[in-house]
Amino acid sequence: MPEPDIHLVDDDASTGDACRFLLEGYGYGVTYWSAGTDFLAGATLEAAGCVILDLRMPRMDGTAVHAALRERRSPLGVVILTAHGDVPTAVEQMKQGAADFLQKPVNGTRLIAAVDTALARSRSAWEVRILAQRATTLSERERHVARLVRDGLTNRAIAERLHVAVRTVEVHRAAAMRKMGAHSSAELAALWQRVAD
Amino acid sequence: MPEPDIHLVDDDASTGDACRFLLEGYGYGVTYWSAGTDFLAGATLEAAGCVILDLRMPRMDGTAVHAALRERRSPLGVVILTAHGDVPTAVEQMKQGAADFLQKPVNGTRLIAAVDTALARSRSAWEVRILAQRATTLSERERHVARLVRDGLTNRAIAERLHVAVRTVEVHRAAAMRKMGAHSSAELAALWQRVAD
DNA sequence: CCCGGATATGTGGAAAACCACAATACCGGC
DNA sequence: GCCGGTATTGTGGTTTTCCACATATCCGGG
Repeated sequence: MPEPDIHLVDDDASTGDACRFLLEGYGYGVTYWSAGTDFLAGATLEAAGCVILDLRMPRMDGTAVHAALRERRSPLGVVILTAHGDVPTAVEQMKQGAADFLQKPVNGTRLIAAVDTALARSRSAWEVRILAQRATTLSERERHVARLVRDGLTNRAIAERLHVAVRTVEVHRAAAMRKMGAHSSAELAALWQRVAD
Repeated sequence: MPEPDIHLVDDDASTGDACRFLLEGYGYGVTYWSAGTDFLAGATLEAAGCVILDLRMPRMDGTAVHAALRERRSPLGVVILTAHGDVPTAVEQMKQGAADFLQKPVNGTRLIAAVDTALARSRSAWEVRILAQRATTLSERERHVARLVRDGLTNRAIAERLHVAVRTVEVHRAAAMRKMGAHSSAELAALWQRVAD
């Protein structure tokens, strides 16, 4: 993986350096961005990883960057840093999926724990994102069959429900498996469960 | 379902009444408890539903009640109310799974939205809890086979990996299906994916 | 000792999954 | 018109799933 594990977005370079020093001491690779716009324009948002966002930044604040990541369905895990946080903002960011919301001065142990949580979540989100993308390649019919396979119905039962021949169900099922990268119905069921229609 | 949808735990009866009035206006059944200890001792914690907890209470505060619910793996969704909240507490409660953390005086629309979110999550958590309980009835061997089924391996491949006969794998798989309430391998795979080893 | 649960295995057979090869029809894009 | 995708269906055959019936061993609890 050529991308670094951690992105650090903070207009204050001294805070940025302190955090980078701490994280690099733990073996993480860190890329520093002084503005959210630069980060969004320059980073690979489709990769798994973690981004530490400072809440208050001049041109684009941390909540706006976080919102942009969500809009683009980026799997990057988010940790918010702030010198002056208020409860509604903290709660909202957590509800939007931030792994943590830390106040400055930052406690090193907490920051590392938050980053680890964000990275773990990001790995899982990355996998689910891949699966979700594959799911978009399925036709409506194939999706319906995949759903019923997930629910444990036999081809015959599915055929009766959809008023088609068993062979037709087999064809749709095979196509769904191929597109999702599954090698058996059981695997398709598990993958579909993961995507969660 | 004999249990009410919503539990309201607040030592201040006037706030309690206001919230109850609002919620009952939306058709929710509400049970009021003036203390966390009463709620924990008297409510059915294994049911799906929502509990609105006031943060500051004399004998047992809202965070302690929430912690008790988590320790007992209750599927009840949690909404925290507080007159004086601080950022670290808010963030911690959200990390512990609270659906929302609202400051008093409570905005009715927000409260209803929070309750709806908590209820939806609770339903799903209830289902997963049932599955997790069933999973505890599986032997180690059965669990291992279920995991490999979830990964899409054939009985033959599993047998080779475990150095046993195919027939043995079938027996374990059948037992796992029976205990999990699945009627096919595909269904077992999906259910196991949901429990997530 | 008996019983239940866990683990292991064999035999024989039905049901289900999986699919190559083949065909038809419709739609949209080049 | 040709091509690719979607939807539908048939034939014939192999592989896999599922399981009744049966057997054996070990362990713990009543």
